[in-house]
Amino acid sequence: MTSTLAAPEAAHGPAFSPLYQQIKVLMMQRLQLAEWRPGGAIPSEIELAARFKVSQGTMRRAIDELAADNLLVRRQGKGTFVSTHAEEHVQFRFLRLMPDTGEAGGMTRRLIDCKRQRAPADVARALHLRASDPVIRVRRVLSFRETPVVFDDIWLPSALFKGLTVERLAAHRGPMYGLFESEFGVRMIRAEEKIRAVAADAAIAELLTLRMSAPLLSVERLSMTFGNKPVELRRGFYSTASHYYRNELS
Amino acid sequence: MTSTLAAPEAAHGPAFSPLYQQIKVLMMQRLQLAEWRPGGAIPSEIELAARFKVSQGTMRRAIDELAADNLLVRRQGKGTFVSTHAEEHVQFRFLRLMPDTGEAGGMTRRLIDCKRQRAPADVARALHLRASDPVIRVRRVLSFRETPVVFDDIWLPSALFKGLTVERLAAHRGPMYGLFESEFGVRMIRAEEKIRAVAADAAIAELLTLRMSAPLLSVERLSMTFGNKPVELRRGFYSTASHYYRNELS
DNA sequence: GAGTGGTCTAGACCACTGA
DNA sequence: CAGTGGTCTAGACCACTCG
Repeated sequence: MTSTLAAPEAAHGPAFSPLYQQIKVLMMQRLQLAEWRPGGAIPSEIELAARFKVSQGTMRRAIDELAADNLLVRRQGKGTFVSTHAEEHVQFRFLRLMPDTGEAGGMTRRLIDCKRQRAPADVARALHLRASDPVIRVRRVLSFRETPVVFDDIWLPSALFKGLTVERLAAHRGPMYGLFESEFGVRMIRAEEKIRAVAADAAIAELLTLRMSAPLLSVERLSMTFGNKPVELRRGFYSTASHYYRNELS
Repeated sequence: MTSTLAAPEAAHGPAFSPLYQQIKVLMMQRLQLAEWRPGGAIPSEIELAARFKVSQGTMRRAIDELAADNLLVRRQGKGTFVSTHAEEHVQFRFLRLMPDTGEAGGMTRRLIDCKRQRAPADVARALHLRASDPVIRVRRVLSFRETPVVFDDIWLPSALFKGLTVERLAAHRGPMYGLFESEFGVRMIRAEEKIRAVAADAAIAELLTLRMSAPLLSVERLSMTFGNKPVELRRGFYSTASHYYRNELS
């Protein structure tokens, strides 16, 4: 097999692209088109290698990278599966808040509202929308053992989340990203967060039962789907009296 | 080559360990013993493969993982090198603070003091020392374009940093971790951070020219060297008026 | 036992660097 | 040009899961 499945050299520069990366792109397209459903198994390495007419080693490498990007999950002896946000434990991939003592789980949600409105300029910019395009705004509070800890102010492009209502949100069990995935076909692949310290305003102080101007962690998260397309802007305010945001550097 | 360079099955369980992982452990030992110096090249894949009596593919895999862990750096056509903190750009691997506008670089340091004292209980616990073991405490301020942004309160085990003085710190150019590496042979491999929002106390407010109780990001970093041994506790206080802590989720 | 992913090998060839 | 890391192949065998 020569290294020209696709011809990457366009206009300037040779821009050599290894076979396994070309395969990776093709696989990613199939994932985006939902040729295999989230949580389901993809064909075996051998079969995919035959399908793409490459060696098993090359196919393996493409799959390895997709697994490293959290798009696929390998399970020895069982197969390779499409990642899903439906599983409980996965939600802490994006929520990095840990209690000072005890385990991470066990957050309860309280929905405040879910409204349609026009995107403010800053939200539109972040989501690559035109100013005043329609968006859905969801607000909620997360509590840990009866104590409110997180206030989330979430902005979603209406075009992608038609039919999202407060009832549907309230009825859903499990992570919100699971709902987005199963009901709207929107899958969060990665996200960027900007973290600051701010003082609580009156509204947030009340929701989190804190005093006015208490220090809060402000976590602005922009979540992206395939092709690095931004599909959610989430402004979180975390009370860090008995929780902390955990990060690992290496 | 059979898969028994070392016998991993001790007491309980088979605990199969692939060859490339055994090689990785051996390489890590050599790195820790500074058989190759930081910034310097290690032998080529071919030579190392011969030395360890494995195939080039297996050797390659071991090196790949060490590179993924940031212990080695591969440079095509040139060789593989031991990672170093001496280079300017590397310092932003651990300092994740970004200005709202403009580039990341260009922080200036002001040393406040560097004192020997006995470890308080919490510091001793974090650094795996006995209470009241001797430690060195360094305090400093980082500024960005004349504006103070970060106050660092750094605790180091005296046993590892004998001879660290305010003069030596002041004389050194480049990242502090570069000094630790070249002068004391202490190399930071990874770190864990706990991030909170706090209110500035009087002392910190003055150092960062903020008003009392201004919200600050509290970043408690525990840095580890080989074998996950903690060797630095750093309490940072970041003013996030025109900077933010950047994080990437995937 | 059949089927999956995981490891290891040996060898060919390509891309990049620097003398 | 020689030497390095990077890609690709074909094939053997091992470890894990499940019926």
